[in-house]
Amino acid sequence: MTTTGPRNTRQRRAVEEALHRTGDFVSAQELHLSLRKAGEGVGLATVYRTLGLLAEAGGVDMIRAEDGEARYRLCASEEHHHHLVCRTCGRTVEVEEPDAERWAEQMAAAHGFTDVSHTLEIFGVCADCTASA
Amino acid sequence: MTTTGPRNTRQRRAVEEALHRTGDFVSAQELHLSLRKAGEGVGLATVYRTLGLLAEAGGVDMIRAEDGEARYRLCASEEHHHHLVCRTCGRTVEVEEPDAERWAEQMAAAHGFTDVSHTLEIFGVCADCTASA
DNA sequence: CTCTCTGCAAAACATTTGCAGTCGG
DNA sequence: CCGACTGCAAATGTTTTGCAGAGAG
Repeated sequence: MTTTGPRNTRQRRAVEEALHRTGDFVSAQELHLSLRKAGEGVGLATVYRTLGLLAEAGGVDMIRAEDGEARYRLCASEEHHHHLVCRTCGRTVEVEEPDAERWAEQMAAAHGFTDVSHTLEIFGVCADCTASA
Repeated sequence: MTTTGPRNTRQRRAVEEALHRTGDFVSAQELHLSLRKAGEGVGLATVYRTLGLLAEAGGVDMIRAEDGEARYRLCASEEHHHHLVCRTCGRTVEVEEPDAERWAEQMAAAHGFTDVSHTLEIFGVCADCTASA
């Protein structure tokens, strides 16, 4: 078995580089726009498809903003972590909570659930935005 | 001040009753369909508007499924609680985690965030669905 | 070569909004 | 009565898909 893997296309590289450059969460739409502005034209559909593949492969983290829009970011670490998201400017701070992991698993197991995943996000208004409100 | 409050219309009552009857999380679409099937015709827009008002007033809980669809449920208790959601059949189990509350607040405060809220959901496949897979 | 990936435009969804008519208080 | 509430249809915004052509391996 030759572990086919994804093809190394210009578009895929462009998306990964853009994610790397940003370093923070971006929506597919924002990513598409920034690529377009950078001259690296990539179709919107391709951006979605690529992000979907990356997410499935565990290469990126995906969270949902409060309005349901999906936002993606390159996984910095292997460990599952959570986020503190500013409702106003979108800035995110990475936070850890090892207990949550264990808790989620135990809770799921106790109810007979399998194939478990979880989501933990904190939304608020950051210091800067609070000041300029 | 006469605290105007919302009007007691047939539609509003229908939505609240449907939520009460269900007892579990439903999407606006599902709710609209079930009302339609029950003969209690209520416009889809009205369902959305009513759910929005109820959510704002704190009468219902709102969570986002993994695909970003919003789901609503009558608040059973005053306390903030979390959910274990079956990815296959949508069934939810209510779970508690008092520590998460405190942790989220501390974490937010440590980074200067204000007006904090948080989300904690666990997704998995319930015992029944695992069995019939 | 072959088979996956891409682009574009259309489709599919969830949700919101404009407006004219209805009806609760 | 009057203004908030409703229904419908049209508008929005995001994400998905069909299909023909391009390019990686």
